[in-house]
Amino acid sequence: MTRQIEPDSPETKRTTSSGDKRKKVRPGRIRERNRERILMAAEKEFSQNGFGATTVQKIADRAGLPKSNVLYYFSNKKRIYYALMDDIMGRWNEMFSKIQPEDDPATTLTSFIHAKVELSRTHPLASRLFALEIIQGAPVLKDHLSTTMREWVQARAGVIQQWIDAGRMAPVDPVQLILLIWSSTQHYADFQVQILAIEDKSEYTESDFQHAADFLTSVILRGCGLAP
Amino acid sequence: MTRQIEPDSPETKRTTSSGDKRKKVRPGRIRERNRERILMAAEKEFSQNGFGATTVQKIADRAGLPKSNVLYYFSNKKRIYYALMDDIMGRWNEMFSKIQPEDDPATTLTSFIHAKVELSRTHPLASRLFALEIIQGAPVLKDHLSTTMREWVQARAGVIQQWIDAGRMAPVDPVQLILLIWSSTQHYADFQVQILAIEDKSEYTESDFQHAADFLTSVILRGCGLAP
DNA sequence: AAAAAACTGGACTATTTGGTCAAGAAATTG
DNA sequence: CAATTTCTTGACCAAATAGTCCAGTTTTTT
Repeated sequence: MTRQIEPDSPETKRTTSSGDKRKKVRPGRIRERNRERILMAAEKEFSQNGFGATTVQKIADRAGLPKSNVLYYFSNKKRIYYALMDDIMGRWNEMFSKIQPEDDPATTLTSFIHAKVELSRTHPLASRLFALEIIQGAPVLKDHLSTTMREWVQARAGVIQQWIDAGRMAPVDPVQLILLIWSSTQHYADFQVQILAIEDKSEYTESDFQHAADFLTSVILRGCGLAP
Repeated sequence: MTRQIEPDSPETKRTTSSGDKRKKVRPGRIRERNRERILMAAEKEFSQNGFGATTVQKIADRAGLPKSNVLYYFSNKKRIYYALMDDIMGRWNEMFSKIQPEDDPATTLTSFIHAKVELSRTHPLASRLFALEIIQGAPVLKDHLSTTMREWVQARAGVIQQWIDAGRMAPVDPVQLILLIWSSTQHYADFQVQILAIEDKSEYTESDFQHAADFLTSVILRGCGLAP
């Protein structure tokens, strides 16, 4: 995984799997366990309050560690945030890997929609954190958006355009289509509270997501001339 | 306009048009001018940083007033926030007023989509502020969501269902359809940075919105069996 | 024009915040 | 087991913050 984020520089080494031979540090397995705890706590706090309103103390409390200890692993609040953003973008990049002109449009779009809904289901906090970052002007991710993510979208849009040119689907703006799928799926994580309130439920079930994915698939596919 | 929000109580009277005869206060036109300034500044700050990370000082600076003066008009930070939420929900409620079973589905959905995109264009800050509030669990608006907005959605969903029953459009889940329109249009305001980055632009033009609205209309209408 | 009310804004405060430091406890290594 | 390195934690601090207070100024009312 490349270090895409991280405007600051040192520290924040992932002690994970990789070859990663640095001079002295072959340190405790404790390191990893604690970093993980901290990141999980931070994801919760940041996604609930945003960067500015989250206090290191609260992260520490949630992680069950003293504040100084948190700041031992991540030298400051921003570093925690960067590490999270890095994780999120990494996970996102791994997904929906390839898409080929030869592929079947209907099948590909269907699995894209389902994968994205699934991501909203399994990682709602990350999704909300991402949304907060973007809404607030993407101070950290701006670069990433206009490089990596832009290319990601353009590549897929190119394939969709080929499908259209080959008459395999209706002529819709490919970039807009990707945005539509992105937004409508993302919504299920970000606006969970609103949806639950409107549908008068207190919790999503797995079948709610299934239902949502099926609905989106049917409307969008039909909308693209890829009939029922 | 009803005071729907405002968990706190006194103060925060709108000195606007209404009959509103209170004993002594028939105060300066200054009051209104300053309140307006403060609210505009607050909308900007809150939508950029969220409630917790916004400081009264920054609101004051942006409004060109000393902090104490801001706190003279709104006795504390929450009150400013409540007032904004109230405005937003009011504006939202006024829109898309009526929808009748006799109406034409295609026409109605089209104008709904266009109106919502237009709202994203003309009030992006309010839209983002709303999104922030929802993502963070709607601490202030939760009540409103499960009452007013819920009824709003249910009423429209009912009409859509009647259209479906009458065979005037494809059988899609009406609530999901409303959510789809909501999310895909809202997106243009909330994720502006992302969209601009991906499309490699630095600013939206009015025709971008037009294009977006047309795209959404065509895909969603077709998706509902309301062919071009 | 005098009285009353609305408004302005500087000074102040109690609390909270991110971050440092240093001293010691645990673990790892030679 | 001694030396070295990693880890833990309470004490501390400077800066920032929401909100108060109040003395004075301007505007409105009578």
